[in-house]
Amino acid sequence: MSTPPLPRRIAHLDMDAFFASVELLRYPQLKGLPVVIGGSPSRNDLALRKQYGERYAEIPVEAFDRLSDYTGRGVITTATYPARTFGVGSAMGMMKAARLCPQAILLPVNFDRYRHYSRLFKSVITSIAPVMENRGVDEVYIDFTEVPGGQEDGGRVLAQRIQQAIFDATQLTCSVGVAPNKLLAKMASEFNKPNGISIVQPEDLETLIWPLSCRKINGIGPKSGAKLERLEIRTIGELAARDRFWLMEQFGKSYGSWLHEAAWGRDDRPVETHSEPVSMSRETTFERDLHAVHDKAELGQIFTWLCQQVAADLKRKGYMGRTIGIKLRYPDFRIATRDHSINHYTADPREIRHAAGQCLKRVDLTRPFRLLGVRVGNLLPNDEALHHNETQVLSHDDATLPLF
DNA sequence: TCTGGGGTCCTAGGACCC
DNA sequence: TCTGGGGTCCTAGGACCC
Repeated sequence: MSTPPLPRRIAHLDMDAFFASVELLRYPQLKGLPVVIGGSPSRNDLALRKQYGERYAEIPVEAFDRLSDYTGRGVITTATYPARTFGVGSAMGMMKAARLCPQAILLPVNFDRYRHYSRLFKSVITSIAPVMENRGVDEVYIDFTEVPGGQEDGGRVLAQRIQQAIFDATQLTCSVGVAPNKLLAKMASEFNKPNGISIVQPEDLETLIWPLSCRKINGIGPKSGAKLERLEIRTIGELAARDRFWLMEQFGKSYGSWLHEAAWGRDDRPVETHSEPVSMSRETTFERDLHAVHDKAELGQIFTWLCQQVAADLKRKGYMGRTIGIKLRYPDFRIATRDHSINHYTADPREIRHAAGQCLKRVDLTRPFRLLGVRVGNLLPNDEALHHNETQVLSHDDATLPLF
């Protein structure tokens, strides 16, 4: 005797203003104020660190940097809700944000701290609901289907339990959406921010989803959004009303039929608990545009450093790769990439630099550029990579360095 | 108002092999 | 001499996401 399968209940959990909230844990004096996170430590940050050490809560509000003090090319990664009321939001250039809210307090990013809290809240989740998919540092999908409480009140009971457990462990709040699939859960988690829960059932499609802008669908970005608008499709309901084959003509077979499925709230992607990295990269935007000839020495140092960083990342995480590539961004924001595959796996900084250097020779270096990046792709875990290297017959033209 | 850094996936043409 | 498809890998660019 088998019982009928339970209806799928998928949650999307999103930490509220994650980076900023983590900072407020140690700077409680900034609660309720407009605060933005972005950039690297300033001279003032370093001075405060020196003066106050670990006594973060004692730093007077007046001593922090203001957004109006910033002069670089950075963007905002997170803004507290008070800052958002000024129109400041993540991914906004800091110079623009400074005009909107010059008095906002500016804190540098602290990835190590965010990673620590990320691990913490995720381990709380998996101790309650084991089937969890990572979507970056501050959000996850969770399969509620088989978890006790996961079907109660559409998933609200379990969502509340998880929210409470995360708060008890971290003092951080999150927003949760529970729906029949990932696509709808992702939209649902936006409905009730911050510290909210929202439940979407299949029959809510027309009332809750169709009135929303197409841009609310995860996978419709600025380009597709603009194209849809040109076709006079603004809401998800308007998208759902269009013929699937017409959409396929406009957007291509694959993306067009996906658009149609998404508008109808259909998505059968599973919650994936494991994933292997495909590539690792390091890139940096210079303080000013640099030129290959005029700024040769500076660029050489940056280039070497990027290669060393990627190599260190690979080694730390236990991976090797066999496709090495570079990326340039020109002042007009156009991007050029070049890559080259070799016949063995490597995580060696000199070998990466050599191969990346060959790639650099194939790109336009007559114009200045603002960003340089180095990437290693086609990754394998160390043991598999080494096994491949031992069994692979070397062909003469692929090796970028003599082996001996 | 000029736009970070780290990723994934898709497309499309060409090489090359069967 | 001219003409096939299918499959896979490589490369460059682009859209999108957090």
